[in-house]
Amino acid sequence: MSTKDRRQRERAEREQRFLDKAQALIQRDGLLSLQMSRIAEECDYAIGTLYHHFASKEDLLVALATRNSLSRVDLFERAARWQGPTRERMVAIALADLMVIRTQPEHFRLAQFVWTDVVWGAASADSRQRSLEASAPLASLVDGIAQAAMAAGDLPTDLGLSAKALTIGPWTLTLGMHTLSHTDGLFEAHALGDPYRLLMKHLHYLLNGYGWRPFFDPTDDDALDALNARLCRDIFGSVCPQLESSLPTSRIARTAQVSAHE
Amino acid sequence: MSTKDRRQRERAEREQRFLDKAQALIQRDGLLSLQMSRIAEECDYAIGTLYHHFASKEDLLVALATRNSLSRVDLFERAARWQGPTRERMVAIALADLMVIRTQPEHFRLAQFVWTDVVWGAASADSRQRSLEASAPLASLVDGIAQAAMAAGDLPTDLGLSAKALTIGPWTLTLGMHTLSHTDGLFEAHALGDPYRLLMKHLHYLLNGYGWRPFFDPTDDDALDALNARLCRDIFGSVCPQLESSLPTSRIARTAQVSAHE
DNA sequence: TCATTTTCTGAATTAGATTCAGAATTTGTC
DNA sequence: GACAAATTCTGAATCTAATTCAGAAAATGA
Repeated sequence: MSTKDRRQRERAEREQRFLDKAQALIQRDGLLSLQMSRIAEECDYAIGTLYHHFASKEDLLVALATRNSLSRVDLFERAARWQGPTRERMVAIALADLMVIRTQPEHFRLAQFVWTDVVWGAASADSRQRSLEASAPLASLVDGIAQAAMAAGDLPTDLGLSAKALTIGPWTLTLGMHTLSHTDGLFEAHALGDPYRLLMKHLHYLLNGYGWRPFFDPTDDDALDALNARLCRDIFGSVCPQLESSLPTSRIARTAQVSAHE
Repeated sequence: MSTKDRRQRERAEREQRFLDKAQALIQRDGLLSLQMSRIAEECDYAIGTLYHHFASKEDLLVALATRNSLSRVDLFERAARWQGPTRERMVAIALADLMVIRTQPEHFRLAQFVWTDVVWGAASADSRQRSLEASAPLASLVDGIAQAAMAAGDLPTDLGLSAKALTIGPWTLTLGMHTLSHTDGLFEAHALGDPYRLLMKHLHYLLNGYGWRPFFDPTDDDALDALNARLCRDIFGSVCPQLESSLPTSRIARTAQVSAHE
């Protein structure tokens, strides 16, 4: 059966190459202009071959988003396994998320698009299933932190929320902030400063609300920066993603600039 | 100039009719299968005429989402103007949002889709601008509640957050929960119960975290239900949207059932 | 070597958004 | 009311891209 194995492996490798190329094309030209034919062409395969791997464009996008979310497992694991206060581990998860967003904003844009009724509903049940399953490891890492916190007495156990239900809070907060901050123009229009500095503050207030010890006072910007910097250094061995007080040039604005140069 | 006025009015009316029809078609067949030609046809106009109103399909969708958000102003105003504790007014805003979602889930699906990079980026700068401006009245109603709370001493003024920055918190929490709950399969897969009951709990923990008085203990489900019921009755004169503990059949599951019957 | 099965191919089909040259209507002027 | 200019409407034609599928090519196996 080794021949069969080899073919299977080659097929899987090709699938990854398709996804790699799709990723690259999205990065280069944006999600909007992604074409199935282009992906196939640039991989030197016929379109039909691409369609043997992905039943539709939506399926390909879901598969790509799924793979992207897996790429986060490593960072999340470091945060979850770190031997520090449970609350700081939870904050580190948010920081990990933030690092990914800062380095690869397309990941979020794609995820957002994929979770849309239109795309999610058009994808095959299989892809959807696989995608949901892929989120399980990430979710259980985060849930584990909440469980540890409850076990350690850092977090009340009588909140009326299971560990899983509790982590939905930070998750939705983060997700919502990503969404708002990627809606070009909104933060600029309201002069709200860096969305992710804001996110970290709200996250601390939320954790305080749960009674997750030790309490942290997010009033002090410098203390917040110091905490983030320490966690990034100790856990990820990297510099903290900058939380500017002024928002960097938005993507659409940048795109417009690029177009203007052409 | 009355002739010119009349034409202007007629044009505006026609635009509304186009949007009405688009809305109806989305409601009936889903966003996925919305066709420009169908909208025009069902309004007894040529496609070209439709394109005199909306430069592209994306533009039409943004316009529709914008109009939808305006339809919420009435409910938000009732919540904001209600003469009750500031904290309850803020909770009522979330309930208003929830009522809209429960009665017209398509509104959220559309908004989610529109805020997507792909659609938002493809819409004209004009539409985007108009859409952002439309959110201003809603935002300032909510901000007003936070300001009132600070003025009344219900909410600390030294949180390091302006009223506007503070309301972003509940907003993102709500938005994120909507997104998660509309990603079919997720809540079912994790057995988390009703997403909106969960939302209300997390919202209370967040408000507690800000120190927004009077504190509320979301542990007690019955108390939570009672609060919601009272607010809905007193402010909106309506029954509270049910917060089931078990999730109602998801949309995709329902769609599948419908298909199965055909 | 040859029949069978599996995989690959890309021209052809299809779906739908968008355009635009002309038709129809309105406005303004005498 | 008649006519020319300006405005608005029309929908067949165009265009873009996703998707299909009949046949070509390659792999398998006897």
